[in-house]
Amino acid sequence: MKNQLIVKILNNIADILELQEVEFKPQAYRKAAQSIESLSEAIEDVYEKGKLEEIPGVGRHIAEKIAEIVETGKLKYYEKLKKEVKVDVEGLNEVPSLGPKKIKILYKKLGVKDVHDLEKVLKQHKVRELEGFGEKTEETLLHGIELLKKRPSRFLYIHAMPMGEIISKTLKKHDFVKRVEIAGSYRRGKETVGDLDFLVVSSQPKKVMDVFTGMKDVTEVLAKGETKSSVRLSNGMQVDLRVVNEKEYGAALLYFIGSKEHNVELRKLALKKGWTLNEYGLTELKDKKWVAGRTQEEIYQKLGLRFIEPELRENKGEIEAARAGKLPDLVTVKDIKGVFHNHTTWSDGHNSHLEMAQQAEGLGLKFISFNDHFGHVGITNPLTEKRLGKYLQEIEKVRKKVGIRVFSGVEIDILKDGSLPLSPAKLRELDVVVASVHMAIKMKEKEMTSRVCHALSNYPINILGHPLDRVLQEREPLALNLDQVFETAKQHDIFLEINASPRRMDLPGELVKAGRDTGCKFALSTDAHDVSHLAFYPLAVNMARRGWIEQKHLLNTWTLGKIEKALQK
DNA sequence: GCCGTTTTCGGCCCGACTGTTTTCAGTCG
Repeated sequence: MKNQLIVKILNNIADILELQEVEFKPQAYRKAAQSIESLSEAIEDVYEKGKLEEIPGVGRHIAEKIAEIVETGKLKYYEKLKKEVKVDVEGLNEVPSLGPKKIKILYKKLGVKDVHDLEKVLKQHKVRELEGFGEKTEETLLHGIELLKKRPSRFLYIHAMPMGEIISKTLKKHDFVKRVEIAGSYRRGKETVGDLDFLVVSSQPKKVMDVFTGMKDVTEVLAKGETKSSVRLSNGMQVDLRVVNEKEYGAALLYFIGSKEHNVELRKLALKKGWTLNEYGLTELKDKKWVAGRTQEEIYQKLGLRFIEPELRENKGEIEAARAGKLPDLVTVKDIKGVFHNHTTWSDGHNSHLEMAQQAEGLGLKFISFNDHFGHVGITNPLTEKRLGKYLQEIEKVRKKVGIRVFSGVEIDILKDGSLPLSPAKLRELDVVVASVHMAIKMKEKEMTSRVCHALSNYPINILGHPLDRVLQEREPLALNLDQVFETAKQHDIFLEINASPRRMDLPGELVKAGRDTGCKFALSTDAHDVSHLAFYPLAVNMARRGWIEQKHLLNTWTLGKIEKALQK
C-alpha cells in the first residue's frame, strides 16, 4: 500500500513549491494529499480501477503523478524539484514559527539546509544579524528545536481528558467567566489530541487571560493577547484559549471546533451566498451587515444545512449529507446497554468476574461479556480447553449474584494459518466469541489478509477483535486489505470491534465509516483488564460517532433479545 | 493544479499574535 508514500511526496512538493513562492499550487497538492490520507482503500486499487480522478482534489495532472509513483515507486517531477531546492523543507517546517519565507532567507543568506545547520548558525548568533530576524526570533527558533527533540507530537485522548477538566474547573470558578467550552479535535472526539482548545464567553477578557496564563501547571506562555492566548503545560501539551462575547458565541465555537477543512468548506459556501464567515459571525460581504452568529445551529441553517455534530466535521461528506438532509442519527453514550470483551483474573485481568460484573452494574449497564484470552500467547495466561469448564461454571455463579445479563465467551487467537485453537463445536457453546490477531503480527498484507479472512469464513466468530491490532504511538497497524476483511465480515455476519482501550482505539472513526459504508455492523468493547477500565466505553462511542454509526449499526444498543439472537451461530 | 447552485476561466478562507518594524510580513490555527 503506497498511500502514505504518496501523501508524503505530495506534501513535500507543496512545501517546495511554497518555498519557490509558487501561488495556489501548494494548496492543490495539500488538498490531494489530505484526501488520499483519509482513503480507506489502497491507492493502487483506485489506480487499477482508473478512478484516481474521482478522489477530491485530484485532477488530471496529480493523477498522472500518482500513477507514476504506483508504477515506478518514484516521481521524476519530485526528483527534479528536490534537485532545484537542496533544502530539507519538510524537516525545517517542523520547527515552530519557521515557515517557507524564513527558510528561504536562511538558505540564501546562511546556506541552512536542514535543522542541524539551523541549530549551528543559531548558536553562532548569525541569525539575529539577518534582516527581518532578531534576537527574539533566534531564541524562539532555538527553543523550538529543543522542543522538537523531546516533545510527543500528539497525546492520547485519555491523557488530555483530565487536563481539560482541570482547566475547565479553574476557569469556571470565576464569576466573570460565563461559559467554558472545550473545542478542537478533542471536541470532535479524535483518537489522539494535538492540543487543547478552550472557548470562553466573558466580558472581561483581560482577567480571563491572567487566570489562564497564571495556572499552576503552565510552564511557558507562548502568546498572550486581548482575545487569544496560548500556553504550554508541564507535560508538553499546548493549550489555546479564546475569549468572545455572547453574540459571537456560535460562530466562535464553530470556528474553534473545526476541523479546519470543514470550516474552509463552510466559508466557501458562505461566499457563494454573498456572505463571509469568520469566528465573529456570518455577515454580508458588501456592507458587513449581520446575518447570524449567536448559535452554531443558526449559522448552519442560514447556509442551508442541517446541524452537523462535531464528530462529523472533517469535510468527508458531511456537508453534502447535511444539505440533502441525510445526516446519520448518531448513537450516544446513553444508547449503550452493555460492553463486550472484558478480561478477568482467569487470564490477564486484575479483577474477578464478580467484581467486573458489579462494576458494570454500578455504571448502569444492562449486560457485560467476559472474553478472557484463549490461545497461544503465553504472557496473557490464556485459558485452555481444560480450564474452560471451570471458567464457565464461575460465570454461571456470577449470573446469580448480579442483576445484569452476563455473557460467557473468550477472546481467541487467530493463529498464523488462520485457524483457531478451539473447534467450532466448542466455540458454539459460548455466548460471544471474539477473535483477534495477537502474534506473528509482521506478516505481509496478502498473507495477513487471507489469515484473517480464513478465520472469519470458517469459524463461528461473533466479533473481530481490535482489527488493526495497533498500539497508538508504539505499534503500527497490521498490514491488512481492509476492503476484503470488511467484505468477508459482512458476508458472515461478524461484527467489527470498536475497542475503547485508550492505547488501542481500534477501529478508529474513519475506518468505522469505511466498514459502515461496506455494510458491516459493529460491537463496542472495553477490552477492560481492570474494573476502572469499564468506564472507558464512551471513548468508543466517540469513534462510533466519527464513523457515522446509528443504533441500527451497533449491537450494544439493541434489546437483549435481539442481541442474543444476533450472536447465535 | 483544481474546480463549477453566479464560472470551463478566474478564482482559490480568514483573522490574531509576534517580532521587527514604524505600517507590516510571517506564522499559526
